Amino acid sequence: MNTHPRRRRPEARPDEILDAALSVFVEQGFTAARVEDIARRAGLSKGAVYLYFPSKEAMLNALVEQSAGTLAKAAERLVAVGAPRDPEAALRSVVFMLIKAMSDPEISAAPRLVLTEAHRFPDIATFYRSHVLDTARRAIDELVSDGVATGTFRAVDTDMMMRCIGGPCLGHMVLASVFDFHPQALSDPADIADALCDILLYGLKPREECA
Amino acid sequence: MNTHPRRRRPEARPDEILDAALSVFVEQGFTAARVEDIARRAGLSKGAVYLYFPSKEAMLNALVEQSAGTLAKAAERLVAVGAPRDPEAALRSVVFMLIKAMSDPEISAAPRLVLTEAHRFPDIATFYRSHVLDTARRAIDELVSDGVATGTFRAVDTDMMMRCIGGPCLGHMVLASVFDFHPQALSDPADIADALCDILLYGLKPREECA
DNA sequence: TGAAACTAACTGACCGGTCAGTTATTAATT
DNA sequence: AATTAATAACTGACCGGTCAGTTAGTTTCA
Repeated sequence: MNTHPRRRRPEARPDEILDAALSVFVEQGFTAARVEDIARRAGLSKGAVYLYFPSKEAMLNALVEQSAGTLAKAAERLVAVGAPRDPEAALRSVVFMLIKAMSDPEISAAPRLVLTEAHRFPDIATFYRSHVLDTARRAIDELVSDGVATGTFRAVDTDMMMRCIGGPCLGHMVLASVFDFHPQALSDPADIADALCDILLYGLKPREECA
Repeated sequence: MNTHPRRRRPEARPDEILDAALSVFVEQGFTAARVEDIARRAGLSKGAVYLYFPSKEAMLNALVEQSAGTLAKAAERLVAVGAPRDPEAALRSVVFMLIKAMSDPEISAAPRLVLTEAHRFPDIATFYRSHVLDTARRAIDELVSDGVATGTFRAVDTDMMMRCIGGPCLGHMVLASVFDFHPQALSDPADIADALCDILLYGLKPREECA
């Protein structure tokens, strides 16, 4: 996939291979994915990928380690920056960021891969739990406690919050990428995020009796 | 796996094989699952399972068709029975039912399998969309409109509701069965469902300014 | 020229699916 | 009731294709 296919670029190879591996893994699943296909998509022969990775599984691990945590860390940063002053805005920015990420097949590819394969690879599950889930949990913890401190939120359980924020985003990803379900009205991530935060913040109950 | 192993029970075989297939598929993933393992777990030889199913993929399809829709139909029934009188109670019963189901590895096995494999088998995705998602969507549609009619809920978008109710349940399932994440405090499905409904109904905002 | 990068041909294990043959059960016959 | 015939259920060895990983040889470039 280069203008000069025979040109040597060993420094760039590992990432090129991982890019190709991610897309093939996501399309076929790890077991059904063929190393030959990964190689061809990266513009190499099969043998060449074994110059950079000792095994197919090593690619999977490298892939997960490389991509894991970027979303959670982004959320953590958004919270750290915004929550102390304006927890509601911080919540909205986090949800928007997540929904946007889950709407983008390229960005959600790695999380999707983890979702489908982690169960069979305990190392990946453990890695994800300590690098992603823990980070997310900390971010939510801070978000909630800042919100409670400023009187923006009432006190709610952190693990419950994780399910309430992460769940709908996960659901959105699954609906979109597994079932190809894209409701006509809500195609703009910003609208989805807004509607989601609206329910999250104000609940389903009517608020007419309030000011 | 019977007291009298050599006893003929052909009527029961297909279900026995499907039970075994489900557990092996969930453990290994469809591609990595070996028909030999399914057969042994069902107490047969590999050849025998081909007397009942023409292929490995046929087992997967039968499995999905057999199990799909039971949860969604249960939710639909709960709504139909409860929502016209007491939409809030109906919501709570649906959420409780779902959380309980997702907490039970045996019940959530089939949905988990669909979650991980549907992407590679378009027929399964289509089947699930028309038999499960549509049913769920109808149920939520009725729940919301009943709630709005009785003044229990404010008007919210159906697809958004689907993500708000289904998302956290899906998230709960993923946390539990993919990442083996079981927070100490919230181990009782009833508590989780209650806390979830609490946020769903009343939102994160404090309600002190109200009666 | 020599080393690094790469290719293509190859190997061997694995597994879905088949099938000739075996065993359990039932039916027919005496 | 005992013997035989017929059939349904099942087994396990086998075949053919696939694919992760290897290697011998080729190309690229300093």
